[in-house]
Amino acid sequence: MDADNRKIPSHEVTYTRLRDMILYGHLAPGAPVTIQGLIADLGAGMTPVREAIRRLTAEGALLPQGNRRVAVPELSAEMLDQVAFARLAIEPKLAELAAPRLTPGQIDRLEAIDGAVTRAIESGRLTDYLGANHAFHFALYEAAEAPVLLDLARSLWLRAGPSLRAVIDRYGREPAPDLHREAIAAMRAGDAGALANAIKRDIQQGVDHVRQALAEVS
Amino acid sequence: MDADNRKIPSHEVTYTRLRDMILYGHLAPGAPVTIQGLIADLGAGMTPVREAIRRLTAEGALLPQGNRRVAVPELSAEMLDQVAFARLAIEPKLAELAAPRLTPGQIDRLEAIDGAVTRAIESGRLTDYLGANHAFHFALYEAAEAPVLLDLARSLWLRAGPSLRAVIDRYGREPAPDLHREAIAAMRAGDAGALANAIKRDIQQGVDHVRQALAEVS
DNA sequence: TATTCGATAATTTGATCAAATTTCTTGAAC
DNA sequence: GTTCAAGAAATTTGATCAAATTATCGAATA
Repeated sequence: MDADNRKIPSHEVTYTRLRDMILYGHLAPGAPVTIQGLIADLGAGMTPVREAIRRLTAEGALLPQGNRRVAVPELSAEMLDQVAFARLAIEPKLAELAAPRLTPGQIDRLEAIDGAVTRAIESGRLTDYLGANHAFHFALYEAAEAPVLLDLARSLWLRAGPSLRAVIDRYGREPAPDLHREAIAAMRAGDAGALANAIKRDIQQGVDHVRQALAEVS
Repeated sequence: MDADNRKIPSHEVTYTRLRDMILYGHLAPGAPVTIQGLIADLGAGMTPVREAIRRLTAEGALLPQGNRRVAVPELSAEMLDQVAFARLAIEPKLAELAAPRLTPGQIDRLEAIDGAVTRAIESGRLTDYLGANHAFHFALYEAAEAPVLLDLARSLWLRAGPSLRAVIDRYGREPAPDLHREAIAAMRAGDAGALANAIKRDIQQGVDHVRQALAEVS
């Protein structure tokens, strides 16, 4: 632990921890996020916590409340539609750009990650599933070497994060996401169009699930 | 001045000031942005400056340099293409969403802003032009009531900001942007498709200009 | 219902510590 | 004797923390 602290700055660690809590739906929508609370919970100082909150607020993962507090946003159906629209515009493009740059080794790695996705689903470990699914998509997107689009995708996943909680609470597991396998087949074939299409349908499928779960809650 | 400070927090003021400097190309690409420098230049405290830098870094307007400093990013042609792609995906959609919500009063206001754009072009006041053009687009986009897409658009304009400097240095003025008038006509006609198309071509035109200017510099 | 007071949390400042860059010095090689 | 390079000192800048200030919220009271 101490060895880590010497390399990675405290505000970075704090940011990552808070981000992952949001990204994997560990924080309930509407829950207040206070500086003092995080100082107590994460054992960090005030400045690192402030900066983590500011960064995540700028990325849309936290919402300022007028009175100078921030909270986890409750995604409305309209906002979810906006996230879906943007994801469908950006992420298939990232997949398309990544296609010609993928080495066989990278494809093997992606297949291994997808194996972890499948195993997490079969054993019903939801948090593992969310982590592995995230890893699969971003390992692919990073290969696109398109930092601007990659940042946008990250921001959009963060915005969708809190809503995943509804999915977790409702459904025990997702249905068969064969679309990852389809994507991998397209990678091996070097078919950028087919890869983009598989990713597009994968996103659509995920969004539909969240939309259903949110509709049932209300 | 004091009256303002009682209402708007200092870190917000600092953020806005630094953001506008980037947004209107007042900071040269590659220029280092230091905390100490901003404390001296803006007369703000350390914490507000830190937070402004963090926020803008998270929004992609500033780039971390590995060694714990940040600088104004130098946009490569590839990055510019990514910004253009995302803008063309997001902003016409915002225009389309805004169309049915625009009141006659709002359209009058947009026309007035466009008048300021035209006057700024005719008198050759580049900074005024950039400000008015920004105001025109975002007055329209805000009417869409789509906060997620609006945030994305804001981030994309910030990323394009430093490159505007190249345009400012090269060209004295932009060519006739009749496309704003075309957009206003579409608003009055209530034609969402035509409005989205006009905005799309307006963006395309602006991006082409920046692309040309950057090509000439290198 | 409106108001005041106390508690709690956010904001801001200033000080201190740590890291990185720059400058200066020193020593060796030519 | 000059030049170059390696290393050390000094300066600059970023990171973190603790204290003082200010705003907001909630409860008690009129």
